[in-house]
Amino acid sequence: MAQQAQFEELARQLSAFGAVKRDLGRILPSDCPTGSAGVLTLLSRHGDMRMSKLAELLAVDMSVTSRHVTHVAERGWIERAPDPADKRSRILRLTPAGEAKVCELSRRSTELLAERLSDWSDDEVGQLIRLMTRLRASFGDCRTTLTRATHTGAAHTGAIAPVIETTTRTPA
Amino acid sequence: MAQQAQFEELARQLSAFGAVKRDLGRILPSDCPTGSAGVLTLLSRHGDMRMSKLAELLAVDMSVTSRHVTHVAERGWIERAPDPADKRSRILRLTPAGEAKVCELSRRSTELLAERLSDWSDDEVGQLIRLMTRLRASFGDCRTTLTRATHTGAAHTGAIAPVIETTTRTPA
DNA sequence: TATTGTTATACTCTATAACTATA
DNA sequence: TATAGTTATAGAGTATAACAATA
Repeated sequence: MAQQAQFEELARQLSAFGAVKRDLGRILPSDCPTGSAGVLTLLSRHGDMRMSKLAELLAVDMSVTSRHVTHVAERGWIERAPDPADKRSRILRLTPAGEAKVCELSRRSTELLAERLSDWSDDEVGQLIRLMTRLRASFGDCRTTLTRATHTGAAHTGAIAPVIETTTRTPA
Repeated sequence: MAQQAQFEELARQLSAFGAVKRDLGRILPSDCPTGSAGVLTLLSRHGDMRMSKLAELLAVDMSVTSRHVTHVAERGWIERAPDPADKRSRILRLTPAGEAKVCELSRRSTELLAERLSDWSDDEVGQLIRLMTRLRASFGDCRTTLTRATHTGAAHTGAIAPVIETTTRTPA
């Protein structure tokens, strides 16, 4: 159990962290804002899934997910196929154009991070990833995703197997 | 220099970190959204300052800062005094009511973090704070604030001295 | 009756641009 | 002419609630 002053400092860090996220958002293509990028990236990492699963991974309400999904579907980056097992549901799947977009997104964000973190060691980056992953898990977050596969270099090559399927937490 | 797969994973962590921030935002009083809380917290930590300085610490455009400041001023949590040295400028200062609000905000966020991170060690929290601070610094961020004072327990008792005054980066 | 997903509405945060007042 | 700050406007993200279709 950490100290009160630490929690206050951590809260401040979390509050100020938005600036980093905004910097990362600024390098995205103008037709692919952060919400769309999140949809594409998760579909690439976890493979085809339903709306409800995607909403869980994004940790936002399904109404929000629906809007983002509509946006990327209109641009031809994903397809919404009917679910033969449940006619209410739709299976989301990346198109080839969507996979290309994922590669572009990955390239852009990787370039920015490589530039900004040029003086970070491999171990330091790994530590930060590990602690951020754990913090999200401590907040009841199901998106602990891919920690073990971090060093494989396979993350940008297309869909990979789901890694951890823990809770069924609904964000709202 | 870290590996490409690490940067991709870090980008994903940053993207998903919004969920933690939203959780933290949900516990705020309804009349004090995150923008207002940021203003109050920074004034408490760094003491009186001008709009431009606050905008720099918040890492948002001054137009955004102006709106947040108006919001908290309307509620009597800060005062905007004329700057005798520059009639264009205004000096922002917490009122007693504002200091009380800061205590309430601190209490709420500390409680949430203490609950969520009950199984974290003191050292782990310190590591996360250190790495988040460094990441923000690597992103050209001037708000590295208070790292040394983390363990003093004085952060919630009112205004404290500014700690680090590095760059003069303008967010936009 | 409960669940999946969509849509309408509203709120917060942010940025750009135009504007006022002062340096 | 440049700077400090305000305001108007627009865009993105999110949540709640009402709704349709299906389980």
